[in-house]
Amino acid sequence: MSKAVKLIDIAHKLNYSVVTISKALRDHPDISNKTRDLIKKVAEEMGYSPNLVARSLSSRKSNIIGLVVPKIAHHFFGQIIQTIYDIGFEHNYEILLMVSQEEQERERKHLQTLLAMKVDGIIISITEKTRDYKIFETIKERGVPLVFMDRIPDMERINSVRVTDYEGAYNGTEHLIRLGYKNIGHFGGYQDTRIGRDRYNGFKNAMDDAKIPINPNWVKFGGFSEDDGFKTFSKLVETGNLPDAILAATYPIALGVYMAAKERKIKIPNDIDIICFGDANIQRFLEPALSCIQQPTKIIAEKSMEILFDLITNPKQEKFTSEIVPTKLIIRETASKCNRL
Amino acid sequence: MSKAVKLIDIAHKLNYSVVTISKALRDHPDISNKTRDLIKKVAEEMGYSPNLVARSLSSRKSNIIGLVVPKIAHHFFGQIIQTIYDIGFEHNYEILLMVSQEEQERERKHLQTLLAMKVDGIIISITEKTRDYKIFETIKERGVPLVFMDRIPDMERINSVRVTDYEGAYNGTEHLIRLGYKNIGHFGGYQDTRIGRDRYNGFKNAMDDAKIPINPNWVKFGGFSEDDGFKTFSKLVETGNLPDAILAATYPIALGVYMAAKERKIKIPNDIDIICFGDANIQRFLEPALSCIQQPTKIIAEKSMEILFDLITNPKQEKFTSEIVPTKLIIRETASKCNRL
DNA sequence: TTGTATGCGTTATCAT
DNA sequence: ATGATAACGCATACAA
Repeated sequence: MSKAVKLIDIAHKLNYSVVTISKALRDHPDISNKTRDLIKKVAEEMGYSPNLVARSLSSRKSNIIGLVVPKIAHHFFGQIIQTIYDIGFEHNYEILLMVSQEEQERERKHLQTLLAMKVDGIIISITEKTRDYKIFETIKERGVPLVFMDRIPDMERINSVRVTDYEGAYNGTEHLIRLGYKNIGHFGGYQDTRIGRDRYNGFKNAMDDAKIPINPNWVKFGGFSEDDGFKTFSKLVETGNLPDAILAATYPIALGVYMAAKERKIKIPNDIDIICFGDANIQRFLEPALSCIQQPTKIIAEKSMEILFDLITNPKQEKFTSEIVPTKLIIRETASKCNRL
Repeated sequence: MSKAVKLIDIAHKLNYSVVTISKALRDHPDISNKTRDLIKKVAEEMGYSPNLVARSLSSRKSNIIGLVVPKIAHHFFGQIIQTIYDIGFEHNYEILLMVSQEEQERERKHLQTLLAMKVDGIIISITEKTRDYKIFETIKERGVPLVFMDRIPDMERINSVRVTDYEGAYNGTEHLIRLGYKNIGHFGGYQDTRIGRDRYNGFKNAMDDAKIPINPNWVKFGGFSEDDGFKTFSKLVETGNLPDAILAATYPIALGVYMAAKERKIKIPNDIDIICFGDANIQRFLEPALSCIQQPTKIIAEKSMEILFDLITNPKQEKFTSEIVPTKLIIRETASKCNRL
């Protein structure tokens, strides 16, 4: 069991002070090239690696970015996490990932921990149930850079990156209408969340603009999970009155509908058609291949990191950035022709 | 921009020493109940939360577990990560996730960083290309608890959790043979990795035991990704000589085969049949539903954490634990009947 | 160019 | 039961 090499060990060996060693290893201009090279060489030989905990405490900089997401084993967040990790790695930042599991209290604890760990910045996609924004105010007061991603709270003066939720839903609905559908339902998010409202409003306005009445029995608000989609659709089946097509607010919801439909021998897209937000790549191998309103995960992640790095680099600025990334309609086997014509 | 409350702030307010505050907040028996309650109350009111960086440095305990995986946007690892996060959360441990992207050098850097961050323990699933085990020896020497998971190096005296790779491959192959297949191929991992060898040997011995000769043109060793599966299958198609069924070493490989097959209008399972390691849940919605040798992700994650916690709690023990978790054959639409009968 | 003194916020040790 | 002092390993400001 060998101990870790410290600055002082190198200092003793070379008869330099700890400070000189510290500076040399960090390429501080104070130190001459010759001394620096010697010190680096010896440090390498001795297997030195800095104690990042001590460095954090002393420098008040952790080189850690906190990332809070509601779920991880979902394609959308998986992709985003992957990209953020890669960008972090390129910039010598560690990513501290926290998974809130769609629970507000857990999210709050995670944020508290990130503050206590003195991370340099935070990127968060809030849970579908987050209503209390006090913790976000605390973070702002502490001066910790904060960027909201995709799931944005109803707050002023924040940094955020999201997609064109309204337009995406509008376009998706309009597409269904153009195919010839009139009996269209929407499985959406809670209406006291921004994303839930934006997507519903896109749906609603597309219907209104086409002068098609909305049947409230076919509009359901709730969670974003597979389970939610499964239950919502199952209940709808039991009413005996199904729409001809559904606009689902997330890919997991659509998957839940697939599951429930398979169980009840309801054929997609013949008995009921569907399109959803989010592209999982694998969707083209589903039976039938699931069409979607694609959200560009890579761009979302990149923009978020870009904004965050800017905030970290220039801390005192009083500006707030709000990026909105366009969505794209991807048509596969569902929502490709009207099953009622 | 408000500053964080420190121990000394509470100390000043209550006319106690910093030490007393510190002890009280950690329920140290030195402090009387009355004092403790008072201090806790005031700390709460003042919004105190400990600086975990300082605590780590002082106590030489970080309450952080490092987790290194080759990929994240894959179902198998996604599930495992999720479970490990949940268990960590329950035990008041943070999980520091690192993604090696199947690159040995990146993996080494990540491990170095985890050491530098003074994590309390490490769980790792090594890359498909990891051949140099020096860094693992370093970790052992440092006395940092280390558990290998699923992807295990060829080393003695390590803690590990893996599945019955050999038996799983044997059973899967045997199943194909029982269906009536004779022309069976294997898309496997590199043969200088343990998991690659174990799965190939399972395949080989099943074939040998059934006295079916192996056609070496149908046995391909390489990476575990979708891309690998896609390329391997595409090349095989070009030889004009396909097997009747394939045992794929991973789910992504099988997915790659699906993609290549779709592109070339080759029908699964009629033209070629397939079964793979790993169950992605969504596999039953693929066309055709993909059968598999299921690896119980939750159990793997749980056992790994269990072993790690034991190592953290009892540091000095010189024993090594090696858990082997059974796999299970899940038959869906592929590998359900012989396409050559 | 190099070194000294001090501090980061907490915990451990040992007195009182 | 409570507190003074040192230590954790490093970085910053300032001195030489």
